[in-house]
Amino acid sequence: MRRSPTRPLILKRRKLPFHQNATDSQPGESGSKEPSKPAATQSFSDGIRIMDHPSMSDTQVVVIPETAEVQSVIGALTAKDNECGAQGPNKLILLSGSGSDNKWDYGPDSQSAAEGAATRSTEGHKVKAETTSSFTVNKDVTCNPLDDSLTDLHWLGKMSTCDLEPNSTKQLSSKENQNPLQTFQNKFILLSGSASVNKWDYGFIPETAEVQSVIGALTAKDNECGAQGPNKLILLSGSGSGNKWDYGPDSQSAAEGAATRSTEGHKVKAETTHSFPVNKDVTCNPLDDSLGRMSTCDLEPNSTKQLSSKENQNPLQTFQAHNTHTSADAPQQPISERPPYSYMAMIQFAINSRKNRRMTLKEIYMWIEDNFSYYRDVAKPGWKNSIRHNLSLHDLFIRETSPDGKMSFWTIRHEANRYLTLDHVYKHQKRTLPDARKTPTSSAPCHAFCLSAIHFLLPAEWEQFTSSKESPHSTEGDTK
Amino acid sequence: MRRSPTRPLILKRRKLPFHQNATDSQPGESGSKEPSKPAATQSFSDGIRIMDHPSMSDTQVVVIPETAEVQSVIGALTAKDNECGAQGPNKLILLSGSGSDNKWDYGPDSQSAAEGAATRSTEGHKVKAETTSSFTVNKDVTCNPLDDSLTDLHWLGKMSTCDLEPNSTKQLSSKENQNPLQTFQNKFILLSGSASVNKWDYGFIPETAEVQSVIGALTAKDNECGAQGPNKLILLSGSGSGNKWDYGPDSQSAAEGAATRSTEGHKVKAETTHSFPVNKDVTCNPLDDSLGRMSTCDLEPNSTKQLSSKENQNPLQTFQAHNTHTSADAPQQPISERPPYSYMAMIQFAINSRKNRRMTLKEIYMWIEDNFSYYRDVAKPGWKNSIRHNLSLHDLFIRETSPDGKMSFWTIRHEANRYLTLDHVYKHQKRTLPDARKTPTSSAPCHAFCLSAIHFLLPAEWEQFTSSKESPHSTEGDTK
DNA sequence: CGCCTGTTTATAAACAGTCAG
DNA sequence: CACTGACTGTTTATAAACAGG
Ligand SMILES: [Mg+2]
Ligand SMILES: [Mg+2]
Repeated sequence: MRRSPTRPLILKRRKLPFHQNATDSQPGESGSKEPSKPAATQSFSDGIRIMDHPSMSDTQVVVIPETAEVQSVIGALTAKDNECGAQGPNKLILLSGSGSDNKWDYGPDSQSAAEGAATRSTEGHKVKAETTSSFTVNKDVTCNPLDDSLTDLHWLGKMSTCDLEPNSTKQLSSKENQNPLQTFQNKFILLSGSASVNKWDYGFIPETAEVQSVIGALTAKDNECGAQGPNKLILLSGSGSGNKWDYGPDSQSAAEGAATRSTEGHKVKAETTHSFPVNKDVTCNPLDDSLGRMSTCDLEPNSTKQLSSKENQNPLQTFQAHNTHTSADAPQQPISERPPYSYMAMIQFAINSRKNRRMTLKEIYMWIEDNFSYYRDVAKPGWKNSIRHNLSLHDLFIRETSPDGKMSFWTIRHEANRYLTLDHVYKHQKRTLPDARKTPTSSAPCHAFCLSAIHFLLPAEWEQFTSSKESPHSTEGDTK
Repeated sequence: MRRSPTRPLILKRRKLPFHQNATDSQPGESGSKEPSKPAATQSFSDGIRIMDHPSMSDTQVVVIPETAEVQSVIGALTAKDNECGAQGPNKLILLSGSGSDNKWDYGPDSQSAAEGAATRSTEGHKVKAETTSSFTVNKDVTCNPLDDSLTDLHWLGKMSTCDLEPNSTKQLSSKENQNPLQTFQNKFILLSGSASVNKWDYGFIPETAEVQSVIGALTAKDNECGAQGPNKLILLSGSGSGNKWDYGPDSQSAAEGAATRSTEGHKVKAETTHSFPVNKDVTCNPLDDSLGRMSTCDLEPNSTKQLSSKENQNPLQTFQAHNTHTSADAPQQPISERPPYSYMAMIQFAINSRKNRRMTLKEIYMWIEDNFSYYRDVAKPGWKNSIRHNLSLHDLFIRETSPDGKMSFWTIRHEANRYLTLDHVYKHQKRTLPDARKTPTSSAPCHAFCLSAIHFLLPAEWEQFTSSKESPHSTEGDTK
């Protein structure tokens, strides 16, 4: 609550302020139109294809190969928008993957209840709710180069130091501590689309989003991003008309019958995710010198109560109450600062580091302590309580019992597993950091990777996206 | 955390200390046996029937009518146990309801992966995991009669005052505050069965439970309970091999394919719940005079921070820090003490009080404030945050949007709704409280009602169980 | 009895979107 | 019309109660 860098940086949500300029520049009745082409498939540049939905009327599917550039997507959507013009509503589903070999069929089962919604709007054709294409970009921060410590995980600590509120004893009144993050978060710029398009980073295009808005968002993002090294734009689909994400394509097949009273309440699988190159460009104020600052403002030196339940004492850590004049005196600690990952993400890192994708609780503890010294050295023992809480709470994590019934392992629901490991993150991080500065020239495509997307990439996409080579972190599946 | 009567009393879990005496008294190879009777249906007293499971081999279903007495259940199970004797494993599913008209079919879909488990045990026949029959009894506390204030909800406050830790400034080190509850909780005695039978109040008989244990638990409970007024024993089924409850029979139909590696991970619906009369008897130390004590130990009078986010101030309430010598000086407040219901339960009360079973957030707030003055007068504004949190968190609650898209309502997932209203609770409470004292003579059946069971009763059973008359609390479904 | 594992509830907070003033 | 703040909704973090082994 009042302690620690509450939420991992990477999961902070925010909006980009670019909405208007792009969204309004293409009012939708300007360019060339070849109005009637009701054939099965239209092809666009970069292999983008638009075809009729196999079962839903008034709906088409935009298949976007992984190699497509943002401009091509913009082009295809623009053309489609022009074609449809003002002929009333039409729905588009953005599909990702390598096109035809993406076998996650969004068949006629899970969205049969969502039709009636598009009738009420006449101001354009809609992007179907199921394809909440949030596009997330990992900006290459132009902080003074993080020198040599890139080969291990120290950058994690350094990167996540921006929300430690160097100003002294917390008066964070739930409003004051948002701006200070702004600049640092460029490290993980989260493009959410135009004002009406999206919700936030994970990606969510509501049912009412217009194609123009999507086009505008993509255009703005493309312009905004320069040519600074590789970047990758990830279009994510997620929860449909609801605003919640569900991890994995199931758990809704039994919900049809209840849809009579409303079109709400059915969740849509993350079947339409997409990632493709885009330009980028950031100028984050350099990380200056206050990096060594620890996140120790939560140790409440000597309170009146000292509850004893064993998971409530801090490990070492007695250097907490000398603040009120800190903020730059940087007592370079062994950098073990809180990593920017949620517990859920870390548990996935841990479990997926094993070949057999299962781990005991104790092993999860150990993996996390081994890979993030923060939890070994700094964190209060309550973090283990939180790990257990997360394991229980999220249906993503399933407990299995060994055949002899003696041991129990934690696994990840197979349909929901994106096989994320720390190496993926790390690899992309290394790939992103080393090179150039700025010069927003908007030309060469670049690739970014947004950690916020980790829960929502499909296995196939993960393979494509992370097919570089083997992961050195992947330890052996030794069952203790 | 360190504040408030943390968990509602009613949800406290504890075990009864009666295991051995009953469980050991029937070692399972004593009585008369008519070993072979493989016919389709066996009938026992009180209409209890035992029949073969339609699809699962080596499995039988015990159908228990609502009117059955515990003794009859014990008799049937004992006979069954004797019949099967030492012939190795056999599985019993306890089914509740009025027998045939309980249409919640536990068909061959959801438990197909649970067979292999019973093979490893040879020490008797098993009670199938799906029928976690927890039996819960609401003891009629023999506190000095609660005089005249029974006609409204004041008893709620009075009953729930036992965990307010009258001893001064909290040194509850996660161990100290369990015993003081013991006596008060007799108000909601939660019989969980023998040591090996159960898990806790909600009811959970693990797959490894033996029939003898169930018999023992029932026998002990029957003996323990005297003839004190109406009581009702509720057999609940719940989560199968997992230990989690899921609200409503669905959301697992897609989990079959993953069962190859283990038999875990599938949840079993609460299809087999049962309630039937049982004897009872309690002698709770009278509620004496310290009832007026408020639960205000959490107000932290004047801390260093006063975070401003609007939901963080207390309403009135300045009478908190005069403790350290309280515990009996009872400054009779307007009794608005924290009701013993979880947020989830209260939200269900609220929503189900409407005919159309839907409410806006604001209406939920209002309903709760109207029915529990604690939340209007005492609770910190953060309770509204908690309400929202619960609405979002639990899949039980579904948000719907009105046809015009202007308003959004919260509803309860139909398959999961047990249609609980505060009247049900209240009615049963009134029925339980008024009459006699003790005299544990163990004769006449009585009826108890366990509030812990509220999430796990099926609609049909709720109707039977609560079919007395209309509920005065059921306000009109005026959509604001 | 104390530790470890697991489930559930409570509470605070961050932050997004919407809407009314 | 832009800004602001209240309200609504989703998600994460943390502490705790309590059960069983
Ligand atoms: Mg889980
Ligand atoms: Mg919900």
